Amino acid sequence: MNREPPKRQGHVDIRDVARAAGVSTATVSRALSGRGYASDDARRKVAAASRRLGYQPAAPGRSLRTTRSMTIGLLVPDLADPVYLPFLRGVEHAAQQHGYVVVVADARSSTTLERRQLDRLYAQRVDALVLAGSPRDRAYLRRLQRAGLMVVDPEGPNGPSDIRRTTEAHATTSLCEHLADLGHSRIAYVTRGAPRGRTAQRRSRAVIDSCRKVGIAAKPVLLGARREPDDVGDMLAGLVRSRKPVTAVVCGAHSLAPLLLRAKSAAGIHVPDECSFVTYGDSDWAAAYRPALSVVRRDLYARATAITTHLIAQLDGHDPHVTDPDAHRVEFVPRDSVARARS
Amino acid sequence: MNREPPKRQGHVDIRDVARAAGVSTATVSRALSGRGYASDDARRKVAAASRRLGYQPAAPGRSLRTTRSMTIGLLVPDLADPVYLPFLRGVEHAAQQHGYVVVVADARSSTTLERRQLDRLYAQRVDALVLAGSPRDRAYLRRLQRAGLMVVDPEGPNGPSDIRRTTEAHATTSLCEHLADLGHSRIAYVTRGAPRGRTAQRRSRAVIDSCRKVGIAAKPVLLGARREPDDVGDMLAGLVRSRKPVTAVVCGAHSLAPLLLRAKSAAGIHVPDECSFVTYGDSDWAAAYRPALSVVRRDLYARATAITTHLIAQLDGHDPHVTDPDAHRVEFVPRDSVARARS
DNA sequence: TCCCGATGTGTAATCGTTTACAGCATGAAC
DNA sequence: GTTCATGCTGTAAACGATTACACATCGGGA
Repeated sequence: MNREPPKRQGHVDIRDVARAAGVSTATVSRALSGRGYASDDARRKVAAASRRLGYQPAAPGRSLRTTRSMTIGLLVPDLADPVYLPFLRGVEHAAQQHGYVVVVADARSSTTLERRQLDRLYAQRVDALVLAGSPRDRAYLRRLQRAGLMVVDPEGPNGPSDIRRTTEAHATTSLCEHLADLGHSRIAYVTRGAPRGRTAQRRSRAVIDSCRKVGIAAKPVLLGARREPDDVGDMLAGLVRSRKPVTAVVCGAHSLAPLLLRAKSAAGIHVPDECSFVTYGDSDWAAAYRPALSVVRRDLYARATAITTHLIAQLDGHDPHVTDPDAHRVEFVPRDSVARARS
Repeated sequence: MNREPPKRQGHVDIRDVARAAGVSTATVSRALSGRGYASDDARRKVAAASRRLGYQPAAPGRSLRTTRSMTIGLLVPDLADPVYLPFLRGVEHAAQQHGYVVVVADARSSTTLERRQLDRLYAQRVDALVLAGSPRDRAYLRRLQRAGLMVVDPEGPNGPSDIRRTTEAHATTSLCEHLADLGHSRIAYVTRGAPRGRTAQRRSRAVIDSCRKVGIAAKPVLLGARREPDDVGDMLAGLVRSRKPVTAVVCGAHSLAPLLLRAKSAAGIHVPDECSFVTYGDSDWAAAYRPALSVVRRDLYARATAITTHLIAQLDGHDPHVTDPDAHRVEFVPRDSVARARS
């Protein structure tokens, strides 16, 4: 008779509320959700009982019935990189505002792990999956999409914001013009490795193009395995003190900037006198550094909230309210780390 | 007859697999989970069908039956503060390793929001809730605990790591001794406001105590509404250039450091010549800053993984494996931002 | 031969919700 | 006095999984 699954500890369920309020579970559900008929009297009694017992409808049961988990998955390429934090925050806030909850999954820069994480999110039946960056295995993702997973890829070709491409390109142009104006004609564009994600590729291309346009020779530099300031410093020194010296380095990722700055100081390269410096990505530290760093700033937080709000509107079947164009602002912020090139 | 709930799009369920494999759903479940009997033949057929159809057991259904959601909630006091990122990452990694998934909830420094978020996590029936920092409304939390929510409070009195208190106190002592050795006798301990969370209170007390012990006068400074570098700079200048000058400032929170540094430079206070600087919390930027910042570093990532692994062992009913003591390491890292005090 | 344990399988109950449906008042319109 | 719409309620059927139980089947001792 007793085919008991382990009885959940002290969780009050809808039946408890129904009993306490002297109505049926159906009425409780209707009264609390506001859908369907319910007399004022019933509403009052249910509200009272529910509050008194501290009832919260259990998500698993609800999800099972409604096929909506009120859950948004967020796949982050690598949580170790703080760039993703504002994005995560944006998604969380938008979700929060509409009663959704966020499940984060870190792929840790591993394709295998990414797949595992995708499987998990799929198994969770998240209502939608938001990509914080480019996925490593597009094919796998597409399979899950076909299996019913709703995916939002902000970087994708028909993603929520194709504006972005143009705005970041624009900012990059400003940056390059700025450099050209100050007499720079040879610069290094430093990245960790060959650009993988869409953003990185886009950015890399934009730098190359813009530089060509204003007559600057842009030398792409891949750091590869080099992780030590001294090591990187030697390499940078080679560039800066060669016959045809590089007079500015552009850093392709915010998280890379500290390493580059340490490298320069290890090599005794003075910023900005001997070599200017610009980086993609802004932060309090970039502004606090002396000299204050010139940066290309984008508002990832705003971007994330915009995307997520839009997404949720779709999920909830509202009209998908036009996205705020301001959310995609990308701008070049000149500060003190780039100076006139030494001739 | 057709009392249809909205049919889920293209999701393959256990029945589909059972049909494809020519067995019953019970067998599928047994074969996949490995619990209970299943012939090798059945296992093979089920595995094949399952793989071919891309079957992933739906979490809501499973949770409903097993009363385990394989989900860990993480309540973050304020996602805007990057301190919490390593912690989040640690929790996520440990969870990931054991098949759990993490739901993050940001309280955004608001008590109201914190309560709402707690309700949501409770409604999600997370298997456990980990607190990334001190909760604002302990009473509310306790109510949910009584209602069946399992809460892990790393800062709590009988939290997983009381060691921590002593280790951080130890590091703080080193810091103060370091300052005393270099001849400092008056310092400022700067925080955003009156310390709220346990960590902040503990730290504040530790600084005061350690200073007294080595004969340093520690002046607590609350920034309050001051947010502008100039404003803060004036205040700092007042302290540093008074009759009885403060010769070092200790920054109580990593995220506060950039502001303080900008303030100093705005006020023309040279670090470390005119005034030394130390901060709690380490980062690439702190090391890249010139002068490189002396810091008190703690490994929040290791801490989080340790706590979470321990937690999951409990959840899964394993022996809760003793936690790695190294996980709670807190150490003072002297670098270049503190120099001998000007007499 | 008969019984018994071990192994494998299917049927059906169950988890906590939501909701289609039927039933029952009540009151208005004929 | 029928009819009918309207409002409200309860009963019971899902949702997708796990699992207790009953029922095989099989091999080996007695």
